[in-house]
Amino acid sequence: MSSSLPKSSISAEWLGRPAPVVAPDLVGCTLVRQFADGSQYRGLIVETEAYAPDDPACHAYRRRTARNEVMFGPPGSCYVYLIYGMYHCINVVTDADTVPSAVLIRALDLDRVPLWIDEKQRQKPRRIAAGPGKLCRALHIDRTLNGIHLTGGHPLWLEPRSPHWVEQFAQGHHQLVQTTRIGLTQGVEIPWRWYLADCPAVSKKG
DNA sequence: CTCACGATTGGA
DNA sequence: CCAATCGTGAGC
Repeated sequence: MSSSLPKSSISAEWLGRPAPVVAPDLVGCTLVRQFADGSQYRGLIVETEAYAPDDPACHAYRRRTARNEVMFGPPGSCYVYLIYGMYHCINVVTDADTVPSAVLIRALDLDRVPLWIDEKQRQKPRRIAAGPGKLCRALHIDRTLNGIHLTGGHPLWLEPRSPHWVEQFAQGHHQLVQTTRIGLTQGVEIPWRWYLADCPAVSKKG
């Protein structure tokens, strides 16, 4: 008889590498959201983007400010910001403490449809978390979660690739594509976006 | 202190 | 193509 141990979170040490190194490794990992009633929603990370120091597209490129403060913190911290006055974006802080860098989670493949998702969006369940703004809306992620650690002990955390996923990946069932980042005006040519080819939950192709 | 704009999205 | 919607931060 086997008892199930609690699944381990991704460690701060693993995340303490440069963002462009962590970003592709985070694809295939899982973001877990837990609510006060104990319910959980799990999303397979299928698309990421890296932002690093000396990167003109990075929010911390110019200087340390109230908004980007968390990016200067320890790896594993959660950086959430508001974009266009109506959407939130979630980042995983990476690299050594004081080195401002992070990985933007751009799309998730959810294990189930959240209760509050409207009928319109239910018609395309794989698209519910296809995009950085959409996934935060789907999992009720906002700035109240800014600064928490994603390494365990909070209502939002990261879990490593499952042995099954790793095996499938090794057998070539998943193709990880590297391209340029989306929606930027600076650093447009830097190829720091990664996504799973042929995954319906990826925000955009190309 | 002001004000143009953004790591987006959905609809015209 | 364009509007929604507001916190941020660069510049005066």
